[in-house]
Amino acid sequence: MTVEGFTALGDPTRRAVFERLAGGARAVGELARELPVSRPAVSQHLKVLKDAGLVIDRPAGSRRMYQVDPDGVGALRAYLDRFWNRALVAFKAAVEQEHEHDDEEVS
Amino acid sequence: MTVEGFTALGDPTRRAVFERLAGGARAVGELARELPVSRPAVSQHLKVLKDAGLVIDRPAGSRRMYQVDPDGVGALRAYLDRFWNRALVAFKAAVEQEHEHDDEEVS
DNA sequence: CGCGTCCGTAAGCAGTAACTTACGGTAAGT
DNA sequence: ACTTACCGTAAGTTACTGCTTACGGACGCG
Repeated sequence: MTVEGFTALGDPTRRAVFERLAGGARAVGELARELPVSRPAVSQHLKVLKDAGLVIDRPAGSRRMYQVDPDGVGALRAYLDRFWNRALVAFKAAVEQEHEHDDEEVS
Repeated sequence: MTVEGFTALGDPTRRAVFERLAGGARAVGELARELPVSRPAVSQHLKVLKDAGLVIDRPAGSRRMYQVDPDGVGALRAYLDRFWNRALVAFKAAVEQEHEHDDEEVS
């Protein structure tokens, strides 16, 4: 659920859509006009982003507004945080392991 | 450069490789044995992860060790942080905007 | 009610990305 | 030196994915 967000943000066009949503809520056609793809394409991308839990949509009259879901982004952030910490520990361990041989020059 | 990491982590198999690297340095064949794909496939995935700056490789005798690069993960983390903050601001603004109408029921 | 706008979905197509097998090259062990 | 283990790359196939055009439904306005 949470990790599928990476699959969603994997596509460049989808990231472009997502980034324009960071400023606030936008309509579908509004986004499509600023992008080099058709409106249906944007609609499909938004569906993927929605299924990944990264955006929320809400009807606004005849249009439909999309905005970033902070919770979804937070989930990805948490995922990376775990890896970042674990990687740091393993990294330091590897460095110290290497320094048991003494002769090393680091900045 | 930094954002291409999402494209790299977009593939499920590549995430599986990446996650096994979180615990520490591993060899290519070692990873391949734990995964449902061939060794060359793992090798190709590692190349993508390396180009994205997410892993570092180092020769160890006849083998080649790969490990997570904390800097690469940190870059993705920073990217998400920016969006998380911006999204939060926009989100709160949208909520307050909606509360100017008064008659709303929230938990 | 008719018309224009806004949107989602279906269908079809073309590009690409992930995987396999096959090969060559390096390092260690006997 | 021969053999074995480990790895990267090339070539080819298959499956997926991102895009477009076409269609149909919901909403608002005259």
